[in-house]
Amino acid sequence: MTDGGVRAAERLQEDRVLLGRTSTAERVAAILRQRITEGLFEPGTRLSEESIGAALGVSRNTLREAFRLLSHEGLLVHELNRGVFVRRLTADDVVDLYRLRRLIECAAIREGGRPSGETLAALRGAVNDAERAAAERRWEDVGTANMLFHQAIVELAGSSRLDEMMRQVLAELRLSFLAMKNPRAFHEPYLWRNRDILKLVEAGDTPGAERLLADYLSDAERQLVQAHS
Amino acid sequence: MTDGGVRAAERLQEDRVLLGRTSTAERVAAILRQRITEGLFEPGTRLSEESIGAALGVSRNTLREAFRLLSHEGLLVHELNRGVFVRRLTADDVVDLYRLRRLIECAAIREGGRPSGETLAALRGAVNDAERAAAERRWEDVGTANMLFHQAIVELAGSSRLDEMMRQVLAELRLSFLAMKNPRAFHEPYLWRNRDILKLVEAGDTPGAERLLADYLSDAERQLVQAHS
DNA sequence: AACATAAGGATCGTTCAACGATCTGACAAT
DNA sequence: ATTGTCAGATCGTTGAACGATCCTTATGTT
Repeated sequence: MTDGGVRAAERLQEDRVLLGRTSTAERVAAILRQRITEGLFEPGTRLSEESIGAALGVSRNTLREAFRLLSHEGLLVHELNRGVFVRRLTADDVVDLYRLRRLIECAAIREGGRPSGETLAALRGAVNDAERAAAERRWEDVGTANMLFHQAIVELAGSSRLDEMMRQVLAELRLSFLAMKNPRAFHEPYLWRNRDILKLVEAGDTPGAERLLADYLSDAERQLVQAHS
Repeated sequence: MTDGGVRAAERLQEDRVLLGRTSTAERVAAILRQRITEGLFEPGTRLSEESIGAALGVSRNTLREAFRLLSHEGLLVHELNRGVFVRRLTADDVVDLYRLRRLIECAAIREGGRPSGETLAALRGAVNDAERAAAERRWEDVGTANMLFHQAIVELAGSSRLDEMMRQVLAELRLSFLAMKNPRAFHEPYLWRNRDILKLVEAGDTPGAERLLADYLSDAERQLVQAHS
C-alpha cells in the first residue's frame, strides 16, 4: 500500500463512529426519549411493556432493553415487578443537577485549553440554531439548541467521560423543563446570554466566561426550583 | 393509629431502599463484576453469551441484561454483532479518569460542609478496613478499602448523582489496577496517605486535605499511566 | 505470491410463547 | 375499621427458533 493509501486509511478510522449501526433497542430508546422529552408521557406515568411493545411493533425483550437504556439515562425509573415509570423530578433533584452543571461546565471552561475548531463550530452552530428556532417561534427547539451549546462548552475540556456525564445531566434536566408552562419566557432570554458567553470564549476571556456562565446557571436553577415546589 | 405509630411509620420510609430486592440480571452482573475486577477475565477477552449463560445457569436474555448493566458501568464494551469484551484501558483512559477524580473529589472536599456522622464513620471504617487487610497481607482488599475511602470522600458533597459518577469512575479504574504487577507496592503507601487526609478532614482543614488529595491523585496517576504504556 | 471471491460455521440480534412470581385492588370475614 | 383472601394484571425469566452478521478457511484468479 502506498504512503498516501496508509494516510487515507488512517483518516478513515475517524469515520468509524459514523458507521455505527444501531440496534433495535437503541432506536426504540431514541423514540421514547423523544416522546418523553416532548411531554407525551408525563412524569410519573407507567410505561407498560405490553402496550408500548405492541404499539411500536417490537418484542417485550427488545423493549426491556430500551427501558434499561433510558433508566440509566435517568429518564425512567425501574421498580422491580412493577415496571418502569417516567421519572418525576423533585426540587432537590433540580438543585443537585445544577450543582453538577456548575461543577462540570465551569471546570470545562476553566481547564479547557484553546478551543478546537470542531468545538468552536459546535458552539457557534448551537447559537445560530437557537436564533433561527427563536425567529420561527419554535421554543422547544430553542431549548434543545441551548442545551447543545452547553454540551459543546463541556467539550472544551476534551474529556469523553465528562461529555458523557454532561449528556446524562442534560437528559434529566429536560424532564424539569416540562414543568415550565411558558417555554418562550423560559428559553428565550438564555439565547442572548449564550451568545455573550460565546463571545468571551472566542476572545479567550476564560474568567469572564466562567462568571457569566455561573450567573446563567444560578438564574435557571432559581426558576426551575420555583416551578418544582 | 397513635402518634407514635405514625412517627414510626414515617421513619420506616427511609428503609424502603433497603428493601430493594434484586433481579437475576443484577445478581449475575454482581458476580461478573467481581470476577472481572479480580482478574479472572482479563481485559480484551470476549464474554460469550452461550458459555457464560450455561456456566451460570441463566438464559441468554437475562445474561444480556447483565451485560448491558456492566457495559454502562464501563467494565464491558459492547460491539454490535460481535459480543461484549472486557474493557481494555489505554493510558489516555487513565489520564481521563484521574482528571475526573481530581475534579470530583477535590470539589467534594472543598464544597462539602461539615461531614455527617454517617460519612465520617464510613471514612474511618474504610481506613480501618484497609489497615486490617494490610496487616493480613490481603493487598487486593487494601485497594478495595482505599477506593471505599475515596467514595466516602465524595459523599461529603451530599450529592447522590456525584456519588454515582464516582462509583462509575472507580469501577473503571479497577480495570487499570489489574495492570499493576506488585499490588502491595502499589496499594500500601496510599493507606497512610488516606489516614493523613482523614485527619485533616476531621480537623476541618479543608484546603490542607485538598492539597494532600491532589498529590495523592497525581502520584497514583503517574504510576498507572506508566504501567499502561 | 498477492489479491479477490465464495462457502461455512459460529455467534449475535430479535422474536415468540409460555409459566411462575409478584403486585394491586377488591371483596369478604372478623 | 382492620385484617385475610382471592383473582387479574403485569413483570421476570426461560427456551427455542430463525435471520443477520462476522470470522475463518478454502478456492480461484491475476
